[in-house]
Amino acid sequence: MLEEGYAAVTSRRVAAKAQLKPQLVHYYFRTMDDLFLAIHRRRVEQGLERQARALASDQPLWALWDYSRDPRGTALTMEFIALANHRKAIRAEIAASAELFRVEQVSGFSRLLEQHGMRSEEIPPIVCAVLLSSISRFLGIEHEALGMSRGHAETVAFVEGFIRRLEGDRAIARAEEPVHAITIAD
Amino acid sequence: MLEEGYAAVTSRRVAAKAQLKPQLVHYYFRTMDDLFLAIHRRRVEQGLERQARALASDQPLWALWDYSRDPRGTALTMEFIALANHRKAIRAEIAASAELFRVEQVSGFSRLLEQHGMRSEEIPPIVCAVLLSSISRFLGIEHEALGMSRGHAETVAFVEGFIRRLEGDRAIARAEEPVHAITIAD
DNA sequence: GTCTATACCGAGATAGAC
DNA sequence: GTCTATCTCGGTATAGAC
Repeated sequence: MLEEGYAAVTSRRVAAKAQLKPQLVHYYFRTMDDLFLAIHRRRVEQGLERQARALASDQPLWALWDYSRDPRGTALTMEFIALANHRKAIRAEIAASAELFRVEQVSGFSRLLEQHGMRSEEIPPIVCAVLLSSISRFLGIEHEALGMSRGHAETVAFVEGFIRRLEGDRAIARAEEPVHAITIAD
Repeated sequence: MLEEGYAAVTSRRVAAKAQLKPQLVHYYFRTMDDLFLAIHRRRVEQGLERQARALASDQPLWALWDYSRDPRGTALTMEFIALANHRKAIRAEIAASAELFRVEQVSGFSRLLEQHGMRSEEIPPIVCAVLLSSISRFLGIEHEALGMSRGHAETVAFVEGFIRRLEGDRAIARAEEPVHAITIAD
């Protein structure tokens, strides 16, 4: 999915990676869409968990910002959005999970901005959530898909200046969680 | 491309739309990548022209914002970015044109922000350019690919409040240019 | 659960006649 | 410039044996 796009993920190639026959992919998942949905559900579960941990950490803004910018996440997420765009059978479920992430973020931001004494008429929490997602996703797309980074450093500095005013300097280094291989057992 | 993604654009289907034989697609463009590049070049040409007109208009910020948010543009642009992501032969050219749009925007913003008496240490022009692109693209993706719009109205209002402080109310309605059919003559 | 076999479709691309 | 014909490849999916 990452290297050639979801359309390049075929039962034959999946089977080859797993050193099995293509027919087994259909045995386990029936259709390719079922396979994509299975992967997506696993990602959503892990992602919501990780986002909740970020929001509950000592520096929620820093943690959420770093998590949103994680290149391993953004690239695959964009691929699933592309998938949703073109396969209407899958679209509803992907959209629903995206809403879920946003709702969780908004309730997190509401709490946070209140703690820092910001009036919600000034910057509503939901606007914060949308802005954070927009910027992190877009920089990720440009960088990973096009290898382009003009203005990225300046924009990151701008956003981080804002976070720093609320939470001070980043206390811990950006987390690097290992990417584990996907197996049928998952 | 819009309905099923670039991967669904095949010589056979293109030919069928044009009521011709698939082999003629190869006659005119040799490979499918050549066809995609031809379409892309035409879009870049028209897009740069339109962006220049926006920047030269009476309300450049409003015009650029409206142009960037045009749903007809964003959806296809995302498809080309996905294409660039997965076809390294095409990637360089798409990235180069994206840089071109950004560079033009930055020089526009530099002029504009100066006119409105904003210090560039506060919000550098290049950050404005990246933010504008990020927000408009991201809202477009969510809306068109997922049919999702939670927080969009609030975010649009937030951005437009910023523009309004500089340029006052939007003087003209958002432009709606007709989409013309693509023919071989193009 | 894994295999062989197979049906069926559609892709990109080229050769060569007209 | 458009056609017919054709090559080669790879895709989804199912049936049925073991």
